[in-house]
Order: sequence, then structure tokens, then C-alpha cells
Amino acid sequence: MKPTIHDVARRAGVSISTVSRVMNTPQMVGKSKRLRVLEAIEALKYQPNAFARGLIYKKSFTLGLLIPDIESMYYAGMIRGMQDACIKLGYSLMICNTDRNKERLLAYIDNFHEKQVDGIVFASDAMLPEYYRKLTDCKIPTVLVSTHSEEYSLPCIEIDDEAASYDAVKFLIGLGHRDIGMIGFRHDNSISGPPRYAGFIRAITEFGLPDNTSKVSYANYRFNHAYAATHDLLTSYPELTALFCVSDEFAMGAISYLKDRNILVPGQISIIGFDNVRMAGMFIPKLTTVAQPIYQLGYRAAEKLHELITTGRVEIRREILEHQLMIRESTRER
Amino acid sequence: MKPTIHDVARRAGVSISTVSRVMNTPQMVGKSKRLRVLEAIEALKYQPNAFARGLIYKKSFTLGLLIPDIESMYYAGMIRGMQDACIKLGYSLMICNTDRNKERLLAYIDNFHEKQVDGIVFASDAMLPEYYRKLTDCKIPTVLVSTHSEEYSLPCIEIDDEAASYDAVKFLIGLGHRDIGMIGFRHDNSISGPPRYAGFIRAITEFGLPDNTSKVSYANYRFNHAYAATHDLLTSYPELTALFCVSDEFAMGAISYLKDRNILVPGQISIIGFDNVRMAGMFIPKLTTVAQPIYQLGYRAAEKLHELITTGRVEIRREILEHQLMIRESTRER
DNA sequence: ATGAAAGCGCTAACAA
DNA sequence: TTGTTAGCGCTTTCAT
Repeated sequence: MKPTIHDVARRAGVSISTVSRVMNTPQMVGKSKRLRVLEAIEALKYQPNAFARGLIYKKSFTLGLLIPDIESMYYAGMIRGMQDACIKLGYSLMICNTDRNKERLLAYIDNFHEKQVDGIVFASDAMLPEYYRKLTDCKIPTVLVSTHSEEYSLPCIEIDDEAASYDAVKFLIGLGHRDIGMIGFRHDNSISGPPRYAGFIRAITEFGLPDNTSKVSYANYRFNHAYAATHDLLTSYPELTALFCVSDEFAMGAISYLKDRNILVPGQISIIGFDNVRMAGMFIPKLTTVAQPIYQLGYRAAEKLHELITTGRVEIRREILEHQLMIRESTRER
Repeated sequence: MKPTIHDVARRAGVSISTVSRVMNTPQMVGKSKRLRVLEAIEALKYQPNAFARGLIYKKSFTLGLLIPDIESMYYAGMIRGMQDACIKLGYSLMICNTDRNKERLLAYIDNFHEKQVDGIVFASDAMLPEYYRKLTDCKIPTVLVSTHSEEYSLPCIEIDDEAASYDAVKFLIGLGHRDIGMIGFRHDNSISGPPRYAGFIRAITEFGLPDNTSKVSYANYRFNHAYAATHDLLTSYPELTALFCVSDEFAMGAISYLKDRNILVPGQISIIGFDNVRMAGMFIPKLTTVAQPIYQLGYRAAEKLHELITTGRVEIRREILEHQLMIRESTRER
């Protein structure tokens, strides 16, 4: 049996309130008793029971994280940042992989509610009305990361997708490319899909390139979809000399397809990715990409959630972190 | 304020025990009252308080997971399996990334103890005496995954590293290679290091190859170490025509180095990896590798831990899952 | 400075 | 079938 506060009190020959005091307000306890209690705690390897504490404080010191895909390298990096922040702030982190499944996500929120997490970091793309309703019903403070919401004024932290996209395409144009295609996220099931498309279009028009509006193919999160999308796009537009991919995984899928067709990257087609996941610098060729501050995104999300939990509000509701172009080997001058 | 059992009881016009009963033993409650209670629960969006329950059941219905590196693709796959099993079994999962840091791991165990997790899945390489002591002090049921322990008889689930290694090298030999090198894990800080080396040696000797005992270079978990290790190995033994890498990440590091030196894979050197992480099939060239049943490893670990928690023991203490050769593009006949 | 006692939200034993 | 009540382990008044 786990020792309780009573065991410690008995062993130290004091009352349970004294034991409680040495744990919470040691300065209110006489030195000799305090020492005896400390000794007993050590000897018994006593750990206060988090259930009993939670019952009183109504706090679990646990944060919940909802991510769509634990196997995505993007989220893995984010988790690291979040967990480091949690250690600093004294929270535990409960990570839940929704697999982009609505029911599953909803079930996780119920679970968080029951387990009384102090707050939730939501990294699962679109904040649907059902999610929002449940969240507000439960009154659990929530912060969005690398997504945002138009309808609901939840605090969020992300990058400027439109600008980042624009910078990527502008870089390609600067390299002399004029026939640029894009492998994007479907607009109907992603948040960053539309702004990244908008950035692409803005760069194309601003620099007076021929109408590339339709030279876009959409894929669904994973590698093999991007592989197929690249096939479609190149079949329709064989003149393309550069491809803007909205994620590094898409870039890898595209390059993989090109490789299978004996098309050289960057020799014949330049590829730029997005995210700068850890794998980006390991791929062959090493990916030129728009780097998101992935670790920071996670770290700040936890900090922001902490702010929301403790103060009830948040300094800056929508926080934008800087992106940065990483030039490596998958792009070349036209 | 979160509604309590009292609120539900009041609204339904019954006692709190009746409410408790409809949640735990509905068949013991009269139909009309049951319906009224259900209605009240729904209307109030009542969720029983996990703290109060935990205090009574002395169970948190939460499992703890200790992993060395959340950014490793290997562990990401394992987590998915584990979480799916947890959903099935009614547990939540608390994932903690130790970053291979001893103090951090120890602190996480304390945290698990305080939060009263029902059990721990330990996936962090070596089970050091300090870890084991703390674990037994806390009396938290523990299962090892993709590692094992000679000294302590903890339940574990893994593959047969020696045999898997042997199979990989045998495959290379079957391809006609006679000068085979290896990029391995350091023996002093890994569990699978020695058996994988042993498998390599056994294959070499069994097939009467020249003494390759020393044609091994060691790396430290990550890509860039393998990159450097490959450089060292090839500088000493330029005659090598095949390389056995003990992880896919090492294989990628090796290939990356070779690429930078304009050495063709598999044209001039064949590379075989280990693990079959998701990325293995996406790399260029696609990795031939020894597949571990990564998802299953995670899934079974959670099931096994559940078995240990509920029955106090475990059917098979050391459980071995099957590995399987995945032949792709990074190897070729000599 | 210290102890006794109330109560956090729930379950389970006991009564009715 | 139902309600009353005694804890689970802890913090926090309130006395002393």
C-alpha cells in the first residue's frame, strides 16, 4: 500500500495537519517537528496523492494535447517543444492522437473533461462547431496551435501561411522559374490550404507570370497522395520547371515520383517544401523549404495555455511566429 | 462550476447513490428513476470527477509511457499502436519523452507515481538499477518494450535482434557480397547493440566469409552520427560492397554520405537498414530493411501491461514478435 | 505552533 | 429498489 499522510504523521509523531503544512507552508512549522516530518517522508518514500489534492485544488496540473497524426514528423517536433515547456511550468502532458477521426477527437475531449485536464492544446486542423461546443460546455481553456479559427475567438499561435507561401514561390521566381506548379492541401479539410494557395497566387500575379492558377494539384496529408498528385499535375502540365509543395512530406512524395520517372531534381525540376521537419535535411536531395519554428510553436502553445489558465486571458490572441527560408539542394536556377 | 453528482441528484429528484448506481450498475435502478437521472446527466453534461473516483478505486485508468526520443520515427509508430490498444482497454496514455536523460526519466517516474498511473511501459533502452529501484519502491507495474533486462525479470516484448540481424546479413551474402561492413549501436549505451552485432558475426562466420569482425563502426542513434561513422568505416575499408545498418535512420545517414561522395547505392554499395519505419519506403532509394512489427510492438505492450495490472502476472514473460525482410531498392546483387 | 474537524465528489456497505 | 452514511487522502478553517 502506498503510504498516506497518516502514516507519515504517525511515524513523525505529529498530526496530519502538521505534515500537510511542512509540504505547503514549511515556514509555519517548528523546526524540530519539521525535521522529523521530513525524515518520515524520506523514509516512507511518501508522495502525496494527486487524487486527493486534485479534489481540493480542482486542478490536475495536466495539459491535454490533441494532434491529428503522431506519425507525422511535423507534430513530433511540436510535441518536444510542448513537453519541454510543460516541465518548466510543472505540468504533465497527455497526448492524444486523433487520427483525424471526429468521433475519436470528441471522445478524447470527454476523457480530458473527466480527467480534469487544466487546459487543451488543439493542433487538429479545423475547429469544428461540434468540437467548440463540447469545449465550451466543459469550460476547458483551449489554445490552438498551427491553426486558427475564424468563427471562434480562441487564442492561437501559428505562422503566416500566406506570407510564407509567397516567400517560397518568390524564391522560385527569383531563380528564374516561370512555370511553377503547386501541390497543395485540399481546401475543404485543412486550415492552411487556402492561405498557402493565396500566397502562391499572389507571387505569381505580382511578378507577372503567366496564369498558373490552375496548375495546382491537391493531396491529402501523406506521401503517397503527393506522389499521385505530382503524376496528375505533370501529366497535365509537362512544361513545369518548379514545384511548390505545401509540406516536406509532399515534397518528398513529389521527388520520389520524379525519381521513378527519371526526372532529375533539381536538374530538371526544382522542388521547394514547407515545414523543415527533421527529415528535410536528411533527404536526397536535401530539401529547400520554408522552415516553421516547430519546436517554438509547441513551446509557446504550452506557455500561452498556461497564461490562459492562470490569468483567465491572454495577452495577444493571435500570435504569429516567424518563418524562414532554408535553401538546400532541391532547387536550382532555371 | 462543473456539475457534481449532487446537482444531478437534485435535478432528477433522487439521492446521490441512485445517480451513482445508474452509472455503475444501471440494472439495479428502477426504470423511471433511471430515465430521469439519465436525462439530468445529459442536460447538465455531467461527467463524474476522476479524482473522486480515483480516490476510491485507487486506479487512474492511465498508463505512462517512457520513450527516449519522440522525434524518432521508430517510437512514433509504436505510440500509435499503444494508443489504439489503450482506447480499446479504456486507458489514457501519458507519454513522456526522456530525451535519454537520466534525471528527466527519474523525475517522470516520480510524476507517474504522484499521478498514480496504473502502469508504465518502458521503452527507454537500458533498465538501470536506479530506475528499477524507483519503480519497485513505487510498486508500479512495468513492461519493457523493444528492450529487455538481464538482471531484472520484468515482462518484455521485443523482436529477436540477433536473428533479425543474422537474416539481414545472410541476405546480403546471398546477393553475393563478401566484404560487408556494419554501422552499429554502441554496446555500452544500448540494449540491442550487442545482439545485433552477434547476428552479424554469426552470419559472417557461418558462411565462411573473410574476417569482418572489425569492419564495424559505431554511431549514436541519429542520422549525422551514422553519416560520420560511414566515413570512418569506408576510409579504413574501401573494399566494402555492402553495409548493414542497425536502424533505418543509420541507413539514411550512410546513403547520404555515400551520395555526397558520389558513390552509388545500390550500384556500388548495397545498404540494408533495420526497423522499417514509415520513412523507409519514402527514401531514395527505397530502403531494403528488416521490418520490426512496430505498431504491434506498441499494441501488445499496452495489452501486456494491462494483463500485468489486472491479473498481477503475465502469461509469457519474454515475448518475441516476428521480424521480416523487406526487399526494396537499396540492395543489389554483387 | 499545533491539532481537531469539516469537506472536496464519489462509491459501497448498510438500512429501510 | 432506494436513501443514509462512512470513508478514500488531502487542505484548510477554526480553536487552542
